[in-house]
Amino acid sequence: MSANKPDISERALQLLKALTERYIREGQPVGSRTLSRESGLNFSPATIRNVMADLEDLGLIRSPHTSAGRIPTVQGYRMFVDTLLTVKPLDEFTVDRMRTELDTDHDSKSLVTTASSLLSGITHLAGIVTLPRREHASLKRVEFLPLSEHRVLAVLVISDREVQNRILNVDRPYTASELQQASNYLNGQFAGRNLEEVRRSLIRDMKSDRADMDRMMRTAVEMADSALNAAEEGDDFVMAGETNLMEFEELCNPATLRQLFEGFNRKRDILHLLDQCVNGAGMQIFIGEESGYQMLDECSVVTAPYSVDGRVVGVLGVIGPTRMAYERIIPIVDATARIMGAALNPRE
Amino acid sequence: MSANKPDISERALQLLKALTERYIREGQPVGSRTLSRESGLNFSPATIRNVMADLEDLGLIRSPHTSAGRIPTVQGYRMFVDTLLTVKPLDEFTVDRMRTELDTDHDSKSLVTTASSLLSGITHLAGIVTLPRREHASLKRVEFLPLSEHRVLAVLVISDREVQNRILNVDRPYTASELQQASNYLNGQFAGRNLEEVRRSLIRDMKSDRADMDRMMRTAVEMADSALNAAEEGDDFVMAGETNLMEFEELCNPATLRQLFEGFNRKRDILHLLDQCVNGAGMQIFIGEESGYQMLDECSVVTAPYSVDGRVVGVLGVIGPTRMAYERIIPIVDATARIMGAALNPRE
DNA sequence: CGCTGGCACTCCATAATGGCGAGTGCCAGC
DNA sequence: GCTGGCACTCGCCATTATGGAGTGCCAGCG
Repeated sequence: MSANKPDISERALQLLKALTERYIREGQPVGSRTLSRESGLNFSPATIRNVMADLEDLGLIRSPHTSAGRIPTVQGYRMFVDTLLTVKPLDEFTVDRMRTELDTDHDSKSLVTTASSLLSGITHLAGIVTLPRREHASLKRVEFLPLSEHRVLAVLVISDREVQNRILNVDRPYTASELQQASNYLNGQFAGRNLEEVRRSLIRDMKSDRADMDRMMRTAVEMADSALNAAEEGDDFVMAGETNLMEFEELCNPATLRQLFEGFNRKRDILHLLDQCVNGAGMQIFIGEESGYQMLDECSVVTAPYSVDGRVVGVLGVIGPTRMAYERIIPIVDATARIMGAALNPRE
Repeated sequence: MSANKPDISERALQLLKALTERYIREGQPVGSRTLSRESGLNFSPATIRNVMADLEDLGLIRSPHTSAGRIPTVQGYRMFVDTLLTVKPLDEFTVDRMRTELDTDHDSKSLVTTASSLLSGITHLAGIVTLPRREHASLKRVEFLPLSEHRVLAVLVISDREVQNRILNVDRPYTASELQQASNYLNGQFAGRNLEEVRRSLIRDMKSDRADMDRMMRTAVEMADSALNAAEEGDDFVMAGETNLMEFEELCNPATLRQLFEGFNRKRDILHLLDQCVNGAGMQIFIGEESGYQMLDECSVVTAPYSVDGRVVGVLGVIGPTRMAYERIIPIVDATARIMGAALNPRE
């Protein structure tokens, strides 16, 4: 909000940092005595108490009740994350492990699943990864196969690891050679161009009543259009390790758990949240209520977009309790996003 | 175990029935006074107490502690389900709803997903449906498309709603016409035969060193073999409505929930259990520990196989607390299995 | 002989109680 | 401006009391 940074002393920030770290580690409200021992600064508990009172006035920490220690508020975590955090560099071993797991021959669905499990496995939180957007992927080829009187199979070849099927309902039977002609025409026109471009061209073609379009071409265009528009596979993101969240005292009560898991199943809210991260610049962190979804009130979400050819195509991240080890989690999410992007890039 | 049916009086069975029904409805241990009011039989609480003592000796009911009412044991539920249960006929409205939802144009994966949601939606429990086995499905056609130097796409057409892709890694480039020849050969040989037969034939062909097999045929056979053997999609069953289980008092504690959900994610145990039901004759019910999996100690599982052409191809069912409304759940699972089978059968 | 009412007993649940222990706020003194 | 001291506040925990529900057993009745 306002630039209240000058109002707050260096010492107070040090204490906020120490307090937050301790609370993240132990999960118990932190008292002045503890902090006096652990802060590094050499002050008596009484002094610490004065500073803590200031921090409380600023809304950075609060006590769950009179005469318990203090815990960070959302604003406290925010300040901690934004200005006090010293991220741990990620050890090479883990990076290697991720790279090998993600770099082995995958279609994008299984890549996403693996990434999600990796994230949850390494962080012990819940991992989420959106499926990569396809609009900018290029279409290598289209093939049509007759299935039955009123059905045609469209095969969209996007890369040598990525193929999609669409079953089209058509109004009359088509012969194999008709379909062959259609796909030849389309491949000639569109092969190598990206899906979004193709879609736009198709719409243009369908609107224009060009004289030079024979019946076959028209058929081809219409088929391609319905093939491209056929709904993408339903799940827009993949989640793993939800059960990890049950390990945390603060989330582990029936009411919270239920709210959380029902939200996960609904998918809608999570999807909304993730969508916001596609556009945001780089890594994004939502702490507690910041996300704006009640189900995530006690959680933090750390996300990073991943890109192919410098273009953001998806988002991945983790969900955990607000009291998560940000300094460890952040580099993991960051690295995963980079490796994910690399794994999606065409080889050779 | 033993035929202790004769040892137990008609009256005792009536009481067991009334007690179980009441307990399923209310979730509280049932006392003699309540039962005397509700059993229908006109006996004083004292008499009821005597009978209850007998039932307890037989291991059919137990009291959670001295001076609480009684609740059914697993054996009690078993007897209830096997011999005392009066199933409620399913209302036509629900059946219609299921039929319309399942009968609309689906590939088998989405059919399974829908069935699972339906089950969980109607029962308010967790629904599970295995993917239908394919061995006996017939192969309509195979097509190969070159993708890149070392990759070939195999398209297996199983029906006009069911198509599968396999990406094959091959050791040398193949031309489109080579692949065309291969698929022509295979289609001539195998089209219309079922997958298991095809697989067996292929193995036979590969072993025999028949003189009349030219290089092309050999290639075709090898490709088809690897296409058929490529791992089926990972998930062998689809689950829905897990969160419904959080509604139940008796399951809704962190430890139990965690065990349960981790088990669901692991999939292995559930899969094992469901496999047993494929062979079992018709509907099967596992009550509490009967399933043999600790995670399900407090749950019951009601399953029914579903079939195509009189051949069992999958299993579906629900998981809920032991204290579930069997008389309502059983016909639902049963009906779903029948409708599922119908929906999978080829139309027209 | 089987059913019943009566009675003592057991045990859970709930609330009330009081003593820690941890931590605070404030103040006076250095 | 920092510190020690002190009174105070609360949550936590174990203890205790109370009420209610339900049982087991027994003696009596039809």
